[in-house]
Amino acid sequence: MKELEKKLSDKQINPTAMRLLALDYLTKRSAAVSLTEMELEMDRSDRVTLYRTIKTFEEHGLVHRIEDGTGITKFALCQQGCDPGHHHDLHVHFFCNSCKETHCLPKTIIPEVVLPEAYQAQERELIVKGICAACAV
Amino acid sequence: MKELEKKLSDKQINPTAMRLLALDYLTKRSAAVSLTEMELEMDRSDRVTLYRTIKTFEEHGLVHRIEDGTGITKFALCQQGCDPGHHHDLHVHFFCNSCKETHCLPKTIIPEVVLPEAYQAQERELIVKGICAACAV
DNA sequence: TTAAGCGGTGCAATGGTATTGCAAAGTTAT
DNA sequence: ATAACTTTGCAATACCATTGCACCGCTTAA
Ligand SMILES: [Mn+2]
Ligand SMILES: [Mn+2]
Ligand SMILES: [Zn+2]
Ligand SMILES: [Zn+2]
Repeated sequence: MKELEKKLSDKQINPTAMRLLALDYLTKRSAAVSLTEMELEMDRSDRVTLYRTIKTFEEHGLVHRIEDGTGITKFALCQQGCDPGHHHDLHVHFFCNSCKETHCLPKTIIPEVVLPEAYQAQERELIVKGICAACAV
Repeated sequence: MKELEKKLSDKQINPTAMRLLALDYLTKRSAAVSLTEMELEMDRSDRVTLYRTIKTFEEHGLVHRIEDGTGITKFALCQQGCDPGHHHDLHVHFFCNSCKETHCLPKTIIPEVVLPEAYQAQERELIVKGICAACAV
């Protein structure tokens, strides 16, 4: 898996066994994932180690955090080049009310909105809830 | 406070002392509020009672829940007529990175977005983060 | 070749919020 | 006054996030 190693080193992340496993797992997932899901589906892993692994990934611009309104934080690989310390994912996230999965919609950009006088926007997050493509009949 | 009583009865909520206090508190707040804040600022109140009070308010269409991305659920009075069991607040919520307050922007409507093929939207939530009017110099 | 230094991992412990169970207190209708 | 129902308070539980600390393996400086 030289590819995975390269992805890590490109982001200045030391490619340990655990991190390669986590990256491999994330790469194969289509939906965003919570820490608890990762813990259950990847055995041979401690929750805290996963927590710190994901945190490292996030800080180095490899994954982004998604607050989908369920109260449970999810994570997904960044699409384009996000930088350490600064993400610029401005895509919509979709939460399926049927299968409860959260998907990145990288091609769906969050539109700008006009705010009341004197409000200054710095970031924005749009969650759309409904029925995902896989669940639609 | 016949006004407050009326607001409650209009929503089919039995106007108890606790509920009147909570509604009064919410009415006077400009920012959205978390359960913990309510618990601290309204003394003579049990957290669980507040929890259930808010839950009742929410179910009857009197307040709406706001997930502002902090992981802590906030609540605010509904603006227009929301119905029991079905809210139709489609306004933007603003989280101030400076004062950490969350504001409803009732006049700022969440724009529709075009989703990928076969995705069906049912609800949407937009959080804008930045500097609020009060914090802007 | 040791000894120190350091990053990474695992386990235990803590903190904070959400949620439920249950019994006491209050309210309303016979 | 009694019964039925609602509301409230306290205790307990369930999670999830986060931190502390000790251990392990590897690299580097004496
Ligand atoms: Mn995403
Ligand atoms: Mn609002
Ligand atoms: Zn689905
Ligand atoms: Zn502010």
